[in-house]
Amino acid sequence: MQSENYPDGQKRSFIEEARRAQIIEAAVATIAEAGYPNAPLARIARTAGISKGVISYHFDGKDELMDQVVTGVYTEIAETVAARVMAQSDAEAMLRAHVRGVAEYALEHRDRMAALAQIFIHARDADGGSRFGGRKAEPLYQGLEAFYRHGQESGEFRDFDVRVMAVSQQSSIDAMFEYWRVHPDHDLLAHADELGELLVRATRAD
Amino acid sequence: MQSENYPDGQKRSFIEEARRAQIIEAAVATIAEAGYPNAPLARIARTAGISKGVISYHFDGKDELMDQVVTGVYTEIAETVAARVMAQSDAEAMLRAHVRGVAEYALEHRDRMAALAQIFIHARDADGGSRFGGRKAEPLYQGLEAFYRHGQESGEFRDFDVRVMAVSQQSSIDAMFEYWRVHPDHDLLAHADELGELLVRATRAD
Amino acid sequence: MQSENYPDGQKRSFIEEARRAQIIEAAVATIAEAGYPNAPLARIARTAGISKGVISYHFDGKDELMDQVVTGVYTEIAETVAARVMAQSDAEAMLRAHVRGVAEYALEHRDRMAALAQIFIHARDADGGSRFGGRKAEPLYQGLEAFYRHGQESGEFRDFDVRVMAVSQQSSIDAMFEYWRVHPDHDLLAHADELGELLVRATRAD
Amino acid sequence: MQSENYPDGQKRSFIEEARRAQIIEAAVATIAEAGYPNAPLARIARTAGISKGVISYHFDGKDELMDQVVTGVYTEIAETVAARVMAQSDAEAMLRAHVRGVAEYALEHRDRMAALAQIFIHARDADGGSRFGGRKAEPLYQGLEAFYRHGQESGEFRDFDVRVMAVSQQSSIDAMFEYWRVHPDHDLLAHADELGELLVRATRAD
DNA sequence: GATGAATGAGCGTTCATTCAT
DNA sequence: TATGAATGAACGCTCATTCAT
Repeated sequence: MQSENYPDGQKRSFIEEARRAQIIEAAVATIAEAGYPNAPLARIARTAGISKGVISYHFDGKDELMDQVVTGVYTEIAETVAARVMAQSDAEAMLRAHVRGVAEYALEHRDRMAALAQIFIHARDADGGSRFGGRKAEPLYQGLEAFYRHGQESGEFRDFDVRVMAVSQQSSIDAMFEYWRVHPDHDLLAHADELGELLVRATRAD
Repeated sequence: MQSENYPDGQKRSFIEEARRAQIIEAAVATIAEAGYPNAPLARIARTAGISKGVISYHFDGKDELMDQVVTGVYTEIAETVAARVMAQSDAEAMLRAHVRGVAEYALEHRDRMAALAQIFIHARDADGGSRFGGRKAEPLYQGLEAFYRHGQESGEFRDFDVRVMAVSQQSSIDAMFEYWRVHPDHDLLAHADELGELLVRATRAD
Repeated sequence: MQSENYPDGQKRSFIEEARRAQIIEAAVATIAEAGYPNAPLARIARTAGISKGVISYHFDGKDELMDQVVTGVYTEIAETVAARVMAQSDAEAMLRAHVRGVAEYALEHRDRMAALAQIFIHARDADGGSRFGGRKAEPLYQGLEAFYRHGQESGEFRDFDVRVMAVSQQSSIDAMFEYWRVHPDHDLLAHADELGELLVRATRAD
Repeated sequence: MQSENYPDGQKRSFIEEARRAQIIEAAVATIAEAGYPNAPLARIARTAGISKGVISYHFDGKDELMDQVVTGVYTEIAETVAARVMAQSDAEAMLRAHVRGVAEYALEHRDRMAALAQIFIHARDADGGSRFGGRKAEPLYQGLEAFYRHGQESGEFRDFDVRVMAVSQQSSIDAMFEYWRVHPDHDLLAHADELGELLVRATRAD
């Protein structure tokens, strides 16, 4: 993540970076609490205790702010989870570690996960199309597919359709968080482990 | 479905019922084509070839219209799929028949399925909360859970957590349709069969 | 002018046409009085005694409203002036009739002329470019040039550069109205006749 | 030009004067390139490579900055052109020299001329009125009128209305530059000579 | 029953100006 | 002197809803 630099590569000052971080946090908190459709810039600014124009000053627009939220949270998740997954020795353990890892991240960063999901669902481009969903999810699917293929080639996984599996796994993980958001007392880690078991059984070789 | 009656039980006239059906169809077509955020009442009215105000006349507001779309499509799916599922003799076959059945319905009613998914994701209550997601999905989950428990009691299914399974299955099916909406050339039936296989392996007894 | 029809050719109702005319008149009055930069939609609406949204309802946006003002006034001028010009028997008389005709129109429709000038100067496209000035004035120049060439071919006009003449004549006429707007007691018709004399002397054959 | 002094007569330091000149140059370059409406202070500051606030520090506001641009360019033009005009021996030659002289200045200082025109058209007072047009142009007209009257008294010019002539000549010159700004490949000097010919014929005694 | 004109709150964005450092 | 962060009003526009006809 190089969000500390301007698009042209110039560095941002420490203070500006702090303000941006503060605004991003306010956006996360507001969206997580109220949902994306109830998080206009005015409300995010109020959460941050600043004027509405400040956001436009530090970000190119709402779109860039959302991009930064997504990039930040996403990078954080990837870093957290990747380390755990790589520490495993076989594909099955990696699968379990992936689901579990994301869940553990979410437990510690509940708002970020909730905001991420909201933004994915609701943020749209100027032309009305989804900003992050749809075809934009392709890299995500391809990453999962590469993992599956590796397991298939090593003989640990059976010969399932990797795209169907990727779509199903990703949606099941997303649904886990959404369920948890609606039912805050839900045991997220138990859910994650159970989902890991489902995925392992769905994928492993006979 | 008792949408032929007013909330107070009084019956609607045949003509009024036809108008409501026409508007519902227009809503389905518009949302399926353009997505919920790009389907204001004005556009739905234009699709129906009627005035904008007539929607407000026949429905209590956009919310009630969306309710009716959801109820109608949902009932139709349930009726179609239930018959196919009940015709099966064992739990595994029922599972496959369920996924396959929904997919076949979707193939024949693509717009309705797409509209349903869009409304589920985007429709919100006046307070900003999701109108159909969250706790509103409880009956759906309970239906799936009853089925799982039956299979577990008969020894066909292993002893998994039924709530996690219900959430995962439902989200995987929803994701299948969303993927198909974005990639219209995707082979939906093949996806459904593959997903059925995943679910069977995830649930069956050792 | 076919502003009574929608772009797709469908006819507007009488009432809608009346409302559009009312809004156009309010725009003309507001812009003429306060200048384009001081004529936001809210103020135009206030002048018309209506809500701000009404304008967006009847026009596609401020741009279309300005287009309609320009088209309407422009057409009106052209019709008025063309008749007078065509009634002349020689090029010199046509030149005088043109300037005089525009001035007489302006005397009877002061606000429209003022609004037209303001819109020409200030209205811009989404990309920031002038909406009516610049290269958009080409048809205007070409019309004048055709007239000059005709006079040159008939031997009434000398062999001047038609483009320079067109630009100079048009700007002199515009400046006449601007001067009159700033000095309301200025004798517009005398100015027009004097300008006609200038143009005749500048163009006529030796 | 006495811009080296504060309004209260106190002198500016050399450094401050240099800063003001730098900002004025940046304003000229920005307005010439992008047009007045696309030249907010932030962009002018960026062009100058300085902070936005420094403009407000050195100038009382955007209005004063624009005043200084106009005054500076205007003075420069007057000095350049006056010398050439005065070198002529008769009124007709002076007329030609005036138009030609302004054009030659513009050729060498394209940006300044373009910025001047843009500011004249777009700059407004706090009350919305034009800042330089209208009655502010009076000294300009009076200068031209004095020249015309001199020619009339000497018998070189016919007995035209000097105010109409002044307005027409000035607008024709302005339009020449605006046309040249929009069509950069336009032959400005040829246009100037042609316009000089028009003016001579329009003014000379029979 | 049906119309479509009208409303008004809310949206993201721009920008000259202010001011603490 | 200089900075750049912050402000806040104003803008054009969207849209669910209301209501007189």
